[in-house]
Amino acid sequence: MGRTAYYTSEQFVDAALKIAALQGPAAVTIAAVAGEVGAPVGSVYHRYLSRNTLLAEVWLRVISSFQEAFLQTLDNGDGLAAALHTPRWVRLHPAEARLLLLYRREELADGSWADDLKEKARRITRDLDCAVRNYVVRMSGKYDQESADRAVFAIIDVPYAAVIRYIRLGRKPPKKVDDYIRQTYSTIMRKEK
Amino acid sequence: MGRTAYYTSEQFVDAALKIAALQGPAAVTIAAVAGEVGAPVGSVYHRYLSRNTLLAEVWLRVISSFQEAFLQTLDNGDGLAAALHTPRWVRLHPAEARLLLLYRREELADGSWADDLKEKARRITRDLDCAVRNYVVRMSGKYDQESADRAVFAIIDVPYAAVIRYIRLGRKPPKKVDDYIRQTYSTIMRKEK
DNA sequence: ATTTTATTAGAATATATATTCTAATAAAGC
DNA sequence: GCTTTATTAGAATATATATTCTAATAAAAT
Repeated sequence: MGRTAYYTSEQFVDAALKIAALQGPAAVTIAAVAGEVGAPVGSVYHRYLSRNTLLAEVWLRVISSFQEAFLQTLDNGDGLAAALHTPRWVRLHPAEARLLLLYRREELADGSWADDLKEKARRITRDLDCAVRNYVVRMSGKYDQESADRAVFAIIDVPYAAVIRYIRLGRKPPKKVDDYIRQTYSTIMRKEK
Repeated sequence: MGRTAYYTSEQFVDAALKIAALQGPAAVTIAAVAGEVGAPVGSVYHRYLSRNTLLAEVWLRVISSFQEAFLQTLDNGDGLAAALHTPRWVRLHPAEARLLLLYRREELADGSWADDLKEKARRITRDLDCAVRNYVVRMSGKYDQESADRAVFAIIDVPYAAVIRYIRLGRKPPKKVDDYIRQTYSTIMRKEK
């Protein structure tokens, strides 16, 4: 019952994502989002409690998109493949990659998150920690901080470093970044044994 | 002639740097800067044309501090020492490091820079490019893009990656990040020859 | 057909903060 | 001592944008 909707929540998230990726988080005003969709600002607030909530939703969607395939690969026990997931995902999703890797989460959506969003964010962090832990245990038979730190460096930090320069330039990372990541991975993870 | 000054330009830059490093760029309001110094807002504007100009000055000071020692080391021809400059500088200057590595330049001070500041920024970029170029030529006898990209990855991008995690946690990077950087450096730069 | 209500519609409001403006001060030079 | 002017002082203004509010709509349920 009630009037049928012209605009969906998803449209507003799409619009916010597009604006944020193209022009940065500061350009994501409610008026801009509404304008992009062709809706009145009231309709944005009808779907979302606040700008912050909308942007939190954007961030959660993007990081989930990244993390899903990443965790799957890592859970298969293939650390190198997981490391190479970053450049692959960045090439496949250039707009999302800009958003996720160029800006801090706090620049997109600040501290005041609703409880359900906070919980989703916590789960994302937890899932990542957990996957890394499992991977390390599977690798070396036991868990220690030193091995975990090496793995995080080789599988997360280095791929990020290899890719961020090209994101800043607005280009897709060339094939050679995969080589850098591979070489670094085998050097760093070799010390493991 | 004229009344003698109670407050110096430097005090305002110091205050802005402190607030930005501690609470992020958004917390650097003119009122906050003035309050930190104990001055009226008018005195801030007496020294600086705008908030943006003040923050540009902050950014230039911090990046110059980083880059001076970095370039000196690289000009000596020691790439590994240059790569290790990043963790060392971060340990010595935690507040400056937060500011420089945690936030994008555009988040601190947006596009509308005065000509003299723009020129200073351009010089910083140019000096870095130039030093990398010289280093590559000295290494391999000639210059090619591939060698330059490898050097940038090993000397700039990887040290950044190794250190940023600890900056986010508000901790000093432990000694082992130096090991990661060393190992990566020798792997990546070995392919050079 | 009437009622109900989710939704559209966009004008009005609230708020934060950069910037401007006017006046008062105080040191230096004469 | 008087004049000049760089500087302090902080109140007033401008602006951008998030948020709220009131009214109009339209589809579904009865």
